Amino acid sequence: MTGLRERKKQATREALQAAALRLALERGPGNVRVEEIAEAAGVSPRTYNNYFSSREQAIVAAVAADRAAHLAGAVTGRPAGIRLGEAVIDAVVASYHDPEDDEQGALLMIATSPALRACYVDTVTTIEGPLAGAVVARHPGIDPVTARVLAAAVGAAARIALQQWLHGTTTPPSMPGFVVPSGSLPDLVRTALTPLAPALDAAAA
Amino acid sequence: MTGLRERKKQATREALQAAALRLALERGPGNVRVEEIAEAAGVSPRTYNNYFSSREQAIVAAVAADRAAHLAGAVTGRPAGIRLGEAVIDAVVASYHDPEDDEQGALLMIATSPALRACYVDTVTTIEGPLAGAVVARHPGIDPVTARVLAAAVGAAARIALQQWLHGTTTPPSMPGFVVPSGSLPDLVRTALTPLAPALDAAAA
DNA sequence: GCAAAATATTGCGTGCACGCAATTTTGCGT
DNA sequence: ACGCAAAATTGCGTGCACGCAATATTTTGC
Repeated sequence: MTGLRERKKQATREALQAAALRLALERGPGNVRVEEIAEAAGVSPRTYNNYFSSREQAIVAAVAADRAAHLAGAVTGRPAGIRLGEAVIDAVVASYHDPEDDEQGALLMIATSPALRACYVDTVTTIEGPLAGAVVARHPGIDPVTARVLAAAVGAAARIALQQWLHGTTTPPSMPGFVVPSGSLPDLVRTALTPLAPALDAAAA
Repeated sequence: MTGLRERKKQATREALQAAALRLALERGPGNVRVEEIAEAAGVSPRTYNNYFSSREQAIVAAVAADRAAHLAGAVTGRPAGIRLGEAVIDAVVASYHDPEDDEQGALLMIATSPALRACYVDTVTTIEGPLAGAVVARHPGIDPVTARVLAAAVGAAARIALQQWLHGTTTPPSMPGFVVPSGSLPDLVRTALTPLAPALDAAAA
């Protein structure tokens, strides 16, 4: 039974997320004060921090939750015959390849603003849970902690790909003279995830 | 050529780290104001934030840097014959098993305080660089981005192990009734890293 | 229905992070 | 030794995160 209490909480949470995202998109992420987000959602500024622990978190939360559900569905939706590594990698790459409606603009803004990027990297942890769940759904015999580890590794690899994409040219420490022109983000994601395929396939046995 | 300028900067940085760690250990991490750390290091509070972007960062930085160097050395120091997965996993497990002087107390404090834990997780990224360097040192033929991805995956797995250790009992979402008594941290780290061994070994070929 | 327990919201005070501009310190050429 | 340019330090103002206690609201037991 979903009481009125929980529904109201969810409603204000979504109102805050929506207001934060809208204001950030139309004014730029640096020109939005929490006071304004709270006012747009009809709550006090203090209440905002009962739901989100930073100014950026509300902006990022909506996108992250959306992507988590989408990714988990994509993993479970792959044909059962293919290998786990292929299924996971294809799902993640597809999630970065999809236009996915308006989400495109939001992702660009997040990638552009350093503060939003940092916050997004933190909240990528949220995706690990659903992803691990999808993995065990495909292979019930797998150990839950193994699934969590693999999900975390996938998230970390995606972060590296994002760094590569933003950096443009990669100059690894003590590896001078290496300049790699950054391609499209989905390609970078696939390249970054490929080294993890053996671990994913091995865990599925 | 190391000018006086850079040496002085490094000196104040280390002074801030040392002061922060000492004060946190003797008073508890919550009872230290940045004003006191700055005063102990002989700089203004504003200057503190020119070196560290949060109150906890100075406390964690010393430990993290120490561990980064130690871990990289441990990886390169393993005998050349054994597999990459074994070398990396043993090195990481050993780094968590070593008493390592006074570092023990600092690690316990970091694990206990939620704020310090979060900051530590953020700075684990620092270790990825040296670890990736050590990996390419062992296997020069490996792709630098692959090395970075593997290092990031190792860091993520270590984070999962730390979560398991702190949680005590693991109750994965939608997996009710599962209670796993948490063993020693090194054992948990080894368990968490083991699923990544195939990826490490495959990359070395 | 109603009182009481449980929970959410709000205001307030404190400490923190950081942009900006002024000031001091350092490095280098002459 | 001197002076100038580059860079580090500092003070200040603003917005933010959060503990705490008071208040308002929903749920529960009767």
